Formats: sequence, C-alpha cells, structure tokens
Amino acid sequence: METAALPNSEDRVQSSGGDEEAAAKQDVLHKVPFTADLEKSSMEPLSVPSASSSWKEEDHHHEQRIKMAKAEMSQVKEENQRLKMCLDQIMKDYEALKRQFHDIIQREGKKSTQTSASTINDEVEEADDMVSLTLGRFSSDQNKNTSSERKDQKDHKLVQLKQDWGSLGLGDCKSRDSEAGERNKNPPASDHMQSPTESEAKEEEAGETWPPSKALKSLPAGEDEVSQQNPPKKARVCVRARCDTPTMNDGCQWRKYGQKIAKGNPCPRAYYRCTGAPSCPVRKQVQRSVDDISILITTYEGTHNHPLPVSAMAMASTTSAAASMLLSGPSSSTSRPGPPNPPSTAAAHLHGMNLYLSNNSNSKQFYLPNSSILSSSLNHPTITLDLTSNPPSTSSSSPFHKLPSSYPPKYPFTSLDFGSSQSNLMSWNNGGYGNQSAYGKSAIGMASDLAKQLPLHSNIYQACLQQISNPSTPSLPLPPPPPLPDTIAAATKAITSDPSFQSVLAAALSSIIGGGNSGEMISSLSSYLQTPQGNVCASSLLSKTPSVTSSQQGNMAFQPPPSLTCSTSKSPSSSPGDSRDNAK
DNA sequence: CGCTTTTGACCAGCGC
DNA sequence: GCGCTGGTCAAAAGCG
Repeated sequence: METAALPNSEDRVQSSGGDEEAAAKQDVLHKVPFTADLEKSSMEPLSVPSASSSWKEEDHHHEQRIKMAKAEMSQVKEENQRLKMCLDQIMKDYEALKRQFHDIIQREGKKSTQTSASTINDEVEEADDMVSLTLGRFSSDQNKNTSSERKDQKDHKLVQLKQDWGSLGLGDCKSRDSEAGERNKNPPASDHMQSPTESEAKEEEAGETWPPSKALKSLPAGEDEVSQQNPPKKARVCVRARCDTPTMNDGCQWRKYGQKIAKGNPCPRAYYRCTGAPSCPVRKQVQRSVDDISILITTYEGTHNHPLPVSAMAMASTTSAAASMLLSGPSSSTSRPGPPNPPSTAAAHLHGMNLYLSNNSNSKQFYLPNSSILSSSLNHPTITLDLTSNPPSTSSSSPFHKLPSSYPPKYPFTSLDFGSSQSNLMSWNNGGYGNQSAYGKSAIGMASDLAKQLPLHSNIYQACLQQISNPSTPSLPLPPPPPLPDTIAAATKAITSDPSFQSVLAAALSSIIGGGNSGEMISSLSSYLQTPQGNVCASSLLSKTPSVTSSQQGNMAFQPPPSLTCSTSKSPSSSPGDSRDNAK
C-alpha cells in the first residue's frame, strides 16, 4: 500500500518543530536554486573552450552567482524561521485544542456512563458522534463505552484515515459504519485488534455500493440483520461553488448514470459514478442550487479504491479534510469559549475558518429548503464546503443562522464556510480566472493574488517548482531576482495574516486532528499555493513537507495545478489531463 | 467499436 | 396499502 510509508500524525506533529526537519526544509529550498544554477551554467558557453580570459570571466560570473545564491539562501532561511515560528504557534494551538478535546472526551465518557440508556439526551449523542467519530450510528449501548475504549476506536480510525489518504475520505465514515456493525457482533475489546486493511477488506466485501438497500441485499443473513440495526449511513461532502458549466472538473473521471428532476428544484440532478476503477464505489450528485442557478452543488460520497490522478488530489484532499472536519469539528466547537452550543448546532472558528456544524435529521427543512439534494442527508452526515463568497440569498446560504435548535440531533451536518466574510483580503470567488469553478478560483485565485504580493518568491519558487516537478526539462534561464528583504517580511506577514491561508491551513490541520495525514496537508496547502501557471508562490512551509513525507506526496505537492475547473466538455468531470493510466 | 449520455422503468424507503 | 420521492438500472442513442 502506498500509505505504508506515511509517517503517522503524531510523529509529524512531534517533529514539526525539530531542527532536523528545519534543516531538511532548508535543504530543499537551498538545493534547488543551486541545481538550477548549475544546470543553467552547464548550458552556457562551457562547451566552447576558448582563451583563459573567457574562463576568468566565467569564474567571475560564477562567483557572482554564488553570491547571489548565498544572499538568496539567507533570505529563504530567514523566511523559513518565520514560517517555522508560525507553524509552531499553530501547532501549539492544535495541541491546546487536542487537550481540550481529550478533556471533553473524558468528561463525556463519565457523563455517559452515569446516564442510563433511556435518558441519554441528544446532546450526549452528539458528543458521542464526536468522540467515536461514527457519526451517529452507535447505539446507546455503545454510548456506555469507556473513554479508553473510545480512545482505541479513535486511534484505530486515525490509522484508517491515514490509509485512506488521497481518497475522498468519506469512506472513512463508511468503513466505520461497517465497524459499527461489527462492533455489535464483536466485543469492543477486539476492535482495536482489527487491522485497517481488514476493515477495508470487510468494507469491500460488504458490497460498498451507494444504495444501502442494495448493499444490504448482498449481505449474508447474519450481517443483514446487523446492518438493519445499524444501516449504513455514509458521510457526504457537499461542495457548493459558483460554476457556469454543467459540473465542476474535480480531476476524477465520472460517468453519468442517471438524471432526475428533484422535487422543489426545476434543475435536474445528475448522478455520476467514478470510472477511475471498475469497482470504485464513489459517486457524486450534481445539481444547481434552486436559489441561485450559478451555484453548483456537488455531493461526493464514498471512497476511491484506486489511485487518484494528481489533478483529483486537491479536491479529494479538500473533501477529505472537510470530512475530517466533520468528524473533528465538534471538538473544535465544544472547545470554543462561551456559552455551550445548542444541541443541534455548533460553530467553530479555527484560524479564520468558520465551521458550522449541526446535527440534524431534517436538513432539507432548514438548509437549502427548496433543494432536495440535501434531503438525502436524512441518512447521511453531510459536510458542506461553501465556496460561494457571495451567498445566493441570505436565507439559503446562511442557513445555519436559522437552525432550529429544536431539531433532534441525529446526524451531524457540517458546513465549512470558505466564503467567510472574514476572507475579504482575497475573495474565494472573485472571478477573473477564466472558466474556473469557484473551487478552482478559491485556491488558485488566492494563490495568484498572493503571487502578486510576492513577486520575488514567485520567481524563486517557480524555479524550485520547475526543478522539482519537471527535473528532466532544462533549468530556467531566469536569474535570481535581486534580494528584497522587506519583501520577505511583507510576504511572511501576508501569509500569516491571510485568513484564507489560515483557512486552508486549518483544513489541513483538521485533517491531522481528524486523523488525516501529511498528504492531505500538502495537497491542501499546495492547492492554496499554486498559481494557475502551476507556480508555487511562496511557502517554506510547503517546501518543507515533501522532504518529510514520501516522495510521492512531495511530487504531488509540486505537481501542476489540479484542474479544478468547471468543465464545459461533454464529458463533464474528466479533465483533459486525466490519464486513465493513473486510474488503472 | 467502445464508451458515454439519455431517459423511461423499476425499486426501496418513508409518510400518511 | 398507497402514493410520493430519491436513487439506480439498462436499453437505446449519440459520439469520437
């Protein structure tokens, strides 16, 4: 498995501030310009031996370049330190949240053990959703699990999330469904003994198709009974984005298998199935918002059981991070200072990202009331990535303001509002990037804006990027730009103060909190940092990660930008660069 | 020819 | 039990 080489999240956290890592980080940054420089030199008149004067001249030239490179090194080093400090601060925040999370786990554990099964209220149930990460599928019996058992479950899920890296991550919940079912049969003590691969195998065996009813059909009688007690309710990630084209190009290859006119929405809902692999269970629904037809609502469900194209990684990692946020979100929300959240709603603010989370069993009644696309969330915990900076209407796109707290919480419904008004610095959806989807605009557009603020580093990292991502091609003829120390400070400030960046970073961190892995983090960050031209604008933070993680991840972080665009082609979601070789 | 899209039929869940 | 609705199937058509 490709995930075998992944470092676990704890290691990553622990090593994040280490000198070794910082050294490696700088190593990457420093080596690349040198490499570029040397290759560039090799292309120059070296092949034309001439008089000693030309050699002298060339030596002088080299010395100048070395000086410039050294100056560049010192700048990058300085920036590295700044970003390292920034990262340390974020890690501290993360650790604090983690501690609070564990406190809450312990508190709720005591609470639930003291509470009888008949009197467990919805709030406890919600807390258990958070603790067990099973999204409302545990019976009250399981509510009585001790906190240590929950910890085991959580650890197991962390491992599983790592295994599913690169996938949508939704199947993590799905596989937990299977586990939840298994737990009903097996003693919890054996739970952590089960290897993630085994649960994945079970997941496959259980007939991981979208319709629960069909999945039930294929189950043996015994499992059928279990599944009826705990019907599979998979997490979904719903992406709302402004898009003029029929569907967002998320890099995956999809085949349309159905279309329906849903009640309450004149726009037809299209059903797509992932064709990346014959047995891939991932499906998506695409529908226009009834309130604003420019908004495309794409709902993903399932886990890819095949390698994803690089172009699909960004969306996959983002949705994975969102799904992780769905799982870990309540921890953030409950750790928020202030009055306790109402049972059915919660909101978190993590590094500038607004997290709206609510449990609901009647989501269609308060979120996108006229859109039936979310009615399916009756049975599915759903997280919504709202990439629309300007709500189509305040009544529908700010649905959580009118969340009735009286709804009995059953399954969490989460929204990551990337269109937060706090992200005024860089609009997620300001247009001007051609035919890209709001999603594409979000990451790419921000990066482009950032690039405007960071001309120096754009060039530096452009050279880095091209060296790393395309080593076979000749190096850039670009000479290093003149050093501008103020620009570095401005760049650092811009990065660290940019709420959008913080949002992405928070999403990436959430993937850690929720059991994600560095790959997600890299992809999330790279989504932010890549410009439409495929240039990494600036981030030592990002540059660091490939050296820490596997080379595959590193490559992905520096791959050309994902084509998260709205597709106008007849094959709506398959990007031109989408090679089926990747999927096979 | 193979793959994708279209579209009507079918099935299951749910509420009344 | 019946009707409504969401979701899927599968044959036919379209396309490169």
